[in-house]
Amino acid sequence: MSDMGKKKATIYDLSVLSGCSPSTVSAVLNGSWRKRRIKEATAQLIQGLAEEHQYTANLQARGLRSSRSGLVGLLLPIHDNRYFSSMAQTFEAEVRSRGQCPVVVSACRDPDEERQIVETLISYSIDELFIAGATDPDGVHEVCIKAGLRHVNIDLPGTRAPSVISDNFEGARMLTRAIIEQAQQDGAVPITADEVYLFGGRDDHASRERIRGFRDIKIAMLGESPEACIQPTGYSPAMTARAFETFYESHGKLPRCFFVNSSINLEGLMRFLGQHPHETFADIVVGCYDYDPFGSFLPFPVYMIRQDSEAMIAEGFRILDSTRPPAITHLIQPMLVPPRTALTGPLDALKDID
Amino acid sequence: MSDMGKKKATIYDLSVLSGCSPSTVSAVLNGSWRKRRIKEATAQLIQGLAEEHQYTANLQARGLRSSRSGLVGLLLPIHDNRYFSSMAQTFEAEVRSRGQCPVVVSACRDPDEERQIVETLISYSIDELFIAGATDPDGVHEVCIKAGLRHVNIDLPGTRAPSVISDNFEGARMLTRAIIEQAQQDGAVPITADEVYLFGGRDDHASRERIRGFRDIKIAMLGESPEACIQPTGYSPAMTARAFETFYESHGKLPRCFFVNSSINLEGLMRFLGQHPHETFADIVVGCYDYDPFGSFLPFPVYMIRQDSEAMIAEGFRILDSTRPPAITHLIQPMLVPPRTALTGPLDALKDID
DNA sequence: TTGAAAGCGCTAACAA
DNA sequence: TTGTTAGCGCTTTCAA
Repeated sequence: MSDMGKKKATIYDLSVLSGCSPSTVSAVLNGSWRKRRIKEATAQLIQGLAEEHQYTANLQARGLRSSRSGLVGLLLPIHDNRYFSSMAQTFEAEVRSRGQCPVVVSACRDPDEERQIVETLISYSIDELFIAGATDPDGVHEVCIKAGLRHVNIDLPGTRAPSVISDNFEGARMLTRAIIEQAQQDGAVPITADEVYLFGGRDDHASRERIRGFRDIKIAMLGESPEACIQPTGYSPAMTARAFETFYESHGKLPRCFFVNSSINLEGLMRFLGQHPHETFADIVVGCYDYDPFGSFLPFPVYMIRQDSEAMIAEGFRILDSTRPPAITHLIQPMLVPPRTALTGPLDALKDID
Repeated sequence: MSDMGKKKATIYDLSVLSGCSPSTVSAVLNGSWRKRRIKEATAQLIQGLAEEHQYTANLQARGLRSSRSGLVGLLLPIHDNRYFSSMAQTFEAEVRSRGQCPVVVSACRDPDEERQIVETLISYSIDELFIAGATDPDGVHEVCIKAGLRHVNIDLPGTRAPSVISDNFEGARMLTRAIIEQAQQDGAVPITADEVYLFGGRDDHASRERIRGFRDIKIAMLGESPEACIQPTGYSPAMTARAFETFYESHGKLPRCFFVNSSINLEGLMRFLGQHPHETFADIVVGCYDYDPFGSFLPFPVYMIRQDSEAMIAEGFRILDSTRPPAITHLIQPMLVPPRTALTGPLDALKDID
């Protein structure tokens, strides 16, 4: 029943079987036969044989010859995070719908790794690259340019290639306003500027913009913001947990109200929480820049920002489809998600009978 | 400064530059030169030139010639889930450490899609395939066999290829025991068999085993379990939410204690929660088969099962490295995670300065 | 409307 | 210790 032993059929096999030349077979099987003006009958003959012999193209051979591959890359900081994994999900669907094959890789925010991984992808002749949240977008850009690879930055902008990012400033403003208002309405005592903090992020474009938005609203609502209220802990949960711990040790409590720079940093808060009794944070108000379906239901109010990764990916493709796109930055509006909100995700589009 | 225009150097370019033959250059540059007994000096000469001219191998050409590719596939149901995305993270690190290139794809639990995606990967001559949580592992197996592709099932077993899965029965027993004990100690009134439910999953091996474990412990602790207590809603959050809604409508509350078959189903619970006031579930106890760092901190006790995907991936490689591995199933022990526990993940291994 | 032929860049016998 | 040679399977002029 199975053709286990036999090697895969090639266009030469079909050429012999059909009595046509390899080039005709090739044209029929790669879809270019209409424009090569091959007779319908010939095409059908060959397609029939291909079916019968379970022909599938050798994509490495095709790619070698045409110096393309049908592969489209997405470079992420990490897989293990709802923001990036939902981006991967969206990306994959879009690439598939274009008849190409997605390759999603992560570089753990290491600039060397980023470049090296992209060079590997280039060795496979990938056709296009989405660079999402790269620590060093311009370094990656260099590598791409050298290889003539079309690419676009997502999430973190570069200066040399087109970029699509969230409107981090506006998102941070929405988020900051929401948490301060919530804290104001919750508390018995009015909240003051030294009770509103920001944790997480580092010296990248997104963090800077978010900090700017945070400051902007905080000053407008509560007056001058003490420098100590901004704690850029990087993106690691461990460091973030330590920052909360330090704060807690010196103040005996957490800030009444704080902005967490990403869901990765929010995981740092979880690590802190795990070490302390429930009552320790009975009345905190948290804002998190990123959306996570479970993060929205923690035992205290968590406002979240959901970034529109569908729109970012779509815009990325639009840019790559255009000829000679300028190296400008496109802003995509994110959305404020109130506490206890379960949004639907990219998977909800599926036919899901059970 | 940049070589923008120039095309990439090939072994022929280096052959001319070095005065050696292409095959010598090839051997030096692909690492097989020691066993081809090429002079150290020759090797160094060529390596120097390669460096200087920024040579990188064309992996499609290499793959075409050697009918391999250096690509290793991981087929997932979805990306957008902490269990699978952390598996992807682990997989990627392991593949990289072996000098190969990971390709992680998702097939949305659609058996046709699963087969078709694998055929595409085969067209790229991938070297090995990890099939994780496939709806139809044996269908995928057929495709692999036909192409002579080494493969292993992860998470959901097949009958024809080696498989590595969680001990779902034992995991379910731990989880069921934990939530019943918790409910017993919380409640004023002793809990009875008709107050302990299971939601989610469908007719796959993992679900069956989990249901078996659930029943086993439930019967041992509380006596005979009414059939209505098992609600296999499939894996979609939407369907799961509907099941909770239906239950709630007819009982005016949620079960005091329930087992949720996966974190995807737990998302269904979030959707339900979002529609109802906090008080509705002041005293429920939940068990979720899967670990999610935020799921562990919801406003009611959530016991979770963390599956050891690192061990599963490692075992998968061990199997693929062995010759003619038998089609047996390897069980990996999962771990019970009490409420409010933040575990470290695959990323914590990184050097994370900021 | 189709075929012949030249390679894409690399590897691996086999010779030397 | 190194070179020669024949492809891997496909695309793509150019000619018929």
